[in-house]
Amino acid sequence: MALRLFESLSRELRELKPSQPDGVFRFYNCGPTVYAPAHIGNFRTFVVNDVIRRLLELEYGAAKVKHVRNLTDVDDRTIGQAKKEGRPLGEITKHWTALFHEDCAALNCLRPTAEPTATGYIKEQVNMIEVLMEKGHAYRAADGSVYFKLDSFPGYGGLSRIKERELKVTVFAADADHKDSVSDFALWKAYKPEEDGSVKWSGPGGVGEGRPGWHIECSAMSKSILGDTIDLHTGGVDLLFPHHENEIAQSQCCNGTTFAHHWYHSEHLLVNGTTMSKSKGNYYTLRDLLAKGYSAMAVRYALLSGHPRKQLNFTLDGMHAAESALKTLRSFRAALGSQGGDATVFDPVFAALHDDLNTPGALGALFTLVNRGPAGLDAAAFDRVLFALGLKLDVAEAPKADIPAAVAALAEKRWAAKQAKDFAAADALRKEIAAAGWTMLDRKDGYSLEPAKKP
RNA sequence: GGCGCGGUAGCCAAGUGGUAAGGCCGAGGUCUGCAAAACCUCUAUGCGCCGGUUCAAUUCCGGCCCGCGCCUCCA
Repeated sequence: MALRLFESLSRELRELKPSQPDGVFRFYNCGPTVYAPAHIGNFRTFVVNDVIRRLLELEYGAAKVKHVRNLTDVDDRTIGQAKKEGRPLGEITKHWTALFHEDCAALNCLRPTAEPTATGYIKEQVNMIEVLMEKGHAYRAADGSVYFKLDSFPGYGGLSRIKERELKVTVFAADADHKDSVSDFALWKAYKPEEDGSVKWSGPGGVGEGRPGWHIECSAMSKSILGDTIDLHTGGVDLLFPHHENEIAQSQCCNGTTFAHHWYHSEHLLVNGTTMSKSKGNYYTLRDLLAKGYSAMAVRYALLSGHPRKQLNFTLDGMHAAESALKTLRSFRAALGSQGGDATVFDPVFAALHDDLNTPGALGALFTLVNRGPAGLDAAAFDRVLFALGLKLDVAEAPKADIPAAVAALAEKRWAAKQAKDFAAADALRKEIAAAGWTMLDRKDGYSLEPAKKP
């Protein structure tokens, strides 16, 4: 079943398939900048990309999918954060990288097959800049920075249709500094001691010390690991311009060939009807939601509950809905056991996923099956669906917080009262436990305590 | 100003030229000392508004209203 995905350059649905004879699918996904916690808006993109990865693996086999997701560990923001905290850059980026990995694992995202860092590929970036300079696509400015010469690439703007736009020139006219043209973007930023501290590398030939500009890293890492031409390049819509536009310019001018056959962009996650972003400070992190008693799997589910190419407004109601839906899937999966059966009934679920990654449609199709009951359904096929969506049902629903001794004591008393059939006392104790923020769940042979959901 | 996306039940959200998937919430029921869980049943004559095309439009076309994003920090 072919996987069709919207393609941002041609603006049409196109089939995803390896373009090279080795049958390897080359997939580059722009990763996070590690200077602060990634918020769930960031994770929407990574979760969506994880589903793409999973579908590709099901289609071509895990060994045939090369999935690269970079870490931006040197740029204005990472350097700024290091300076603000008075700590070495590497310490900051290491810290946030570790937390990013934790969150990815909690959200059940497969590890990329390679996860290069910008600082690990300085030489490759410098090499590309040198080639661009030799070919006349880049120039050294008076201050020692190197800029890409936009005029030299006639194809510029194809992705973002920048040429069709009337630019608000006033915004960046002041930023012209040393550039030939205001639209030229930096490939190499000259070292500025007061801003960069100890962060510097030796630059391209004939250029002084400094650090790479933001855009060149992805071009260089993609080229080094996947080659000059890749099959799929993805990221959030906000990267479409200028980041991806610039990547195309750099890579194609340097390599003289098509950079990516397929571009795909996932839409923003909104909160209260507006974009979730670090600069606005209006974001949730995974940690925030775990602290409220929600499970990471429910976060993943919530992120998949809207079409990836449509803005999705994130709400706690949505989290609640996700948690409940997962509960249904969990108990359904348990009812399935290891029975064999009809696997083809799940075709509509995959059909939805293969049709431009329609995750809400797939979830709808899944529940349509669930509502018919487990009779005759193939458990392994059900698990394949869950694998594709990356939903793990066997994980603990919520982190088991430590139960305060006082609450535990109340629970013991209530259980005793119940055994003694003193139901009035038992009910009163249930209320006390609830007031303490806990919910007591009775079973035939005992009970358990769970933290009550916080609003 | 330019470019783009969207407006479907209380909330979220698919979808189709032929009469509205699914999730949540809610209601009723089975079960249960209570609560929870589990399971069953019900819940949009309607798809922003106004026109047009059509045998038939939520689905196509035009206009309008509203919301959001992007236009060099951004997943």
